[in-house]
Amino acid sequence: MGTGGLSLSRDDAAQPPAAADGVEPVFTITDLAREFAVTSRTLRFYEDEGLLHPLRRGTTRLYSRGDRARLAWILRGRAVGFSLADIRDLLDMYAPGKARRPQLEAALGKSRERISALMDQRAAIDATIAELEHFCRTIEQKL
Amino acid sequence: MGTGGLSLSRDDAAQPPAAADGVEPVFTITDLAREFAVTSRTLRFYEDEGLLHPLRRGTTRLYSRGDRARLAWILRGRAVGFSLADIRDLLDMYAPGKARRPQLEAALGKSRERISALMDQRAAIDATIAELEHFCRTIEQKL
DNA sequence: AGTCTGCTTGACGTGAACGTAAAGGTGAGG
DNA sequence: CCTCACCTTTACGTTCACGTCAAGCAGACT
Repeated sequence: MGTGGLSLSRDDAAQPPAAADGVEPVFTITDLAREFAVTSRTLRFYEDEGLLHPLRRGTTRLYSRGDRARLAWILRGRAVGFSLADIRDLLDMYAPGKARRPQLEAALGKSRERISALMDQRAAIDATIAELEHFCRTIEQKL
Repeated sequence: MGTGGLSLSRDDAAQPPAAADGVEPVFTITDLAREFAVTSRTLRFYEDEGLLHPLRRGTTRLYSRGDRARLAWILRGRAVGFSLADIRDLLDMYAPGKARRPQLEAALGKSRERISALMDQRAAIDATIAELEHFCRTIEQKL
């Protein structure tokens, strides 16, 4: 009994479950919150905003590997400055394989816009890094 | 009279003044707002927050070249995700040449932290670009 | 003199992204 | 049975970065 059941007792759920015997690992909200250094409030908020859709056992949320990967995507999107609405749109584009042609073309256009904006942003970052490094060298010389 | 005086009539002030005869060019708030595609409200807000300190003629703000360069810096900082408080701190570091040693060392530390955070951010951007490009290629194949 | 345009200072409103109680359900352990 | 730790929803509060009137002054054109 100790190893197989999806017990979700505190001892089991505290660490990301090790998936004994090929069972899909399942994460609690606090598992993911700790792993990604966000609060559980944030995860519930993302669900309200349609970014995550974990399963439920009763009222308790159960996050799959897919949810975990999705969360990683969300947080990286956030890190590059996307709004949550942006992220939801991008995730929606990724997901369904809606093979209707105009949909695909729209997705292609939006993606390319994003890419070019990100390249501009990277240029701004490079310039800022360069200036800060120059500033550092100036200080180092004064010491 | 037509060419030399710093008249600031509408016709003169509408375009960034051409600085006839080595006179420092001066910009009005709408000059800079238009040039950088922000609102005048934004410029006043940045002044309230201590990011800009334009001169005054009466109550009217007069922006110098230095103010213009400073604004460019602010907006690039904003573009890379800095908060206005972050930007103010960085500008304060740059400015005075306060050659007290502990100040310099603190500035050096903060700068290096910023640099490393920016490099992380750039890595996130590169990864996102790569994924979006892959996504684009996938779509293109379906067409 | 009157009007127009642009600049000024408050002061309140807004959207995004959560924070922070409040109030309650649920299962494991003593 | 009771407590404890963790989960839930509901709902109001907060910070940031401005937007949006409101009311008024100041110089230029008619």
